[in-house]
Amino acid sequence: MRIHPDHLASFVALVQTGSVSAAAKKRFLTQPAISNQLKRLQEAIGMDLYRRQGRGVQLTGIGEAFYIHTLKVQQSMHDLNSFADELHDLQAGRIYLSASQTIAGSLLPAALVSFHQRYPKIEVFVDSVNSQQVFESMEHHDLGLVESPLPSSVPECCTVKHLGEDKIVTVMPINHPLTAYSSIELAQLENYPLIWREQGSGTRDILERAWRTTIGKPPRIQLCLGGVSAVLESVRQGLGIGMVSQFCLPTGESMLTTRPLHPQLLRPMSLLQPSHASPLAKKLIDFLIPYLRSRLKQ
Amino acid sequence: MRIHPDHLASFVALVQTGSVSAAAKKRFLTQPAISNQLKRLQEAIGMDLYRRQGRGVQLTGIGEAFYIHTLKVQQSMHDLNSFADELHDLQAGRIYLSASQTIAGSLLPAALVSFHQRYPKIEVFVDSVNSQQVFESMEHHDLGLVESPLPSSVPECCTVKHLGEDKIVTVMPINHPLTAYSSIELAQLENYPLIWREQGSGTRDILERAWRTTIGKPPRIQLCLGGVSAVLESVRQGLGIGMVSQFCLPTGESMLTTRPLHPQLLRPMSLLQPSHASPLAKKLIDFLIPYLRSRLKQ
DNA sequence: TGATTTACATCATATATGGTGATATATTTT
DNA sequence: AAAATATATCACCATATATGATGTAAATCA
Repeated sequence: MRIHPDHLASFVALVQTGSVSAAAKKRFLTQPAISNQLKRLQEAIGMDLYRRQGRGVQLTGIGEAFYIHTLKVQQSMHDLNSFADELHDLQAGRIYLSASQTIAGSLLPAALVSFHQRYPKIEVFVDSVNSQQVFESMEHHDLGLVESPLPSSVPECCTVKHLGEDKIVTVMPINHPLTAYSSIELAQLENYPLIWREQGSGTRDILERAWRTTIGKPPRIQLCLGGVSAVLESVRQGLGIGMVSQFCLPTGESMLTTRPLHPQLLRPMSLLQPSHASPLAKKLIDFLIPYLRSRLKQ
Repeated sequence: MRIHPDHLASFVALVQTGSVSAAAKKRFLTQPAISNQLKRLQEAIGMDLYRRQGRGVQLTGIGEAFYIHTLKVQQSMHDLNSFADELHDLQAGRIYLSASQTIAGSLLPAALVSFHQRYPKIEVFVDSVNSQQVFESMEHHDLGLVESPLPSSVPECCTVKHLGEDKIVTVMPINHPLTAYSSIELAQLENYPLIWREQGSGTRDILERAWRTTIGKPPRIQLCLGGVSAVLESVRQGLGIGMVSQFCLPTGESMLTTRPLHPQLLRPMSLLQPSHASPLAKKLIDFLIPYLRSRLKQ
């Protein structure tokens, strides 16, 4: 026979009050109910846990030993209920978020640090993937952030919130000759070594297209690196000019500076909310939308 | 609404199998039963823990977070069941034993060490009290050991097992003049300073009575100490001759020696088994009886 | 693309666990 | 000795829950 958790609660009440009737009051049950539960419990473990002793009840040695172990179960059940309350109050839980690399690496960290300070028991797991994968992941994830034109196949179960426009800028060392200009035209870049992102990057995609339109031929790609940080590091080492989202420059960066392109290269930044988003995810969404919009307005 | 522990077990099965039907098989229930339990569980915490995902089921972020806490409850319940099994197999538990000081301090420790080595999860709590209190404690304790004539008022619910006779001997420093004798008569002691136990000690009681019978008058008590070890230490320091149970000399004692009294002063040593003794207590009793009897035969 | 299979949700019904009130029994108090 | 207090037991009843049947959604296969 297996031990029934309810019986344990009655046993704990018995020990803490020292009598069956008092335990019954404590549990809002009648005395026979508690007597019955305790009988079943003792049958289950095949040992007497207490005996009548004058006005109340007295634990046996086995009862005492059993009680110690019982408390641990009660403790963990209590912890679980507390956690359930926190879940219910949206103070704890776990959120899976997927974001395109640029966002995950630039705007998002500061936002999540701020969110985490306010709600320390809410875990946010970020998957940094490319734009296409963000859409695909919406079935499993609670929230997505993309920075590119919406594809034709937006999953029907997602609502899309527009956050603002992201600008692509050039990055160069602070002593670069082109820093003399307040904005850069693509044609000017032809004369300098450039550092490109890898094939499949949304940033590169939009740049290549603009290049063909403006210059009339595809760019000659001599140096191509995977990821934003690799591009920035190469620029620092003087290997060329990079082109990244305006938010990609680390705060406190002293060796690099940015110049906007002319004409501007903009991309819409969007937040994807799947229909199955939990209340907790909505809480993060409600936090992120104003946060990101205010950053994008600058 | 409170979380029902059975629902937790089903949730664990769900997570571990990845599908409701499989969880049902694992728990030996039908699929609708599990579905219903999980529904109730989710109502209780007010959150979705999973959603249908093709062939099976997929945890939400909240479900994952909840699962981690759930495991702790499962673990403690499992531990409790293991402990219950040990109780049932008489491999764990707690026994309260009360013994007169002489026994508790001499014969018993070695016996309990041996018992503990064989059954390390059984706790034995020893109360060292005087003989009268041993009888009184039988209502609460699982087992008693006394070393004195049984009082007229043996509690009716106790069965008494005779273990043997304990002998009272004189204790003196190894260079004491009386060591020349192989046995000592009470009359001989009149000429030496004696060290007596405190009022109420069974040992002192029997000695006083014998003294009155033999010598014809009560002894002059000049030095009176509480407890056996205090008596022995005083004898070591040359303050006089002590009278204690034959088992009271520590093993490896080098400064003291004993001489039997003539005629012998014997006391019956008995084991008291209350009618409410648990199977565990009976196990200890079955261990102690041969152990103590063999010691007393020497 | 439609048919079939597989799995989960829902519903009505049956059952059994367990709570209640009454009563018997044991122990303490007056 | 009687009254009071507390636990155990019993018969009855209510509720929770498991079941089997059915509905629905999704995936595999033709």
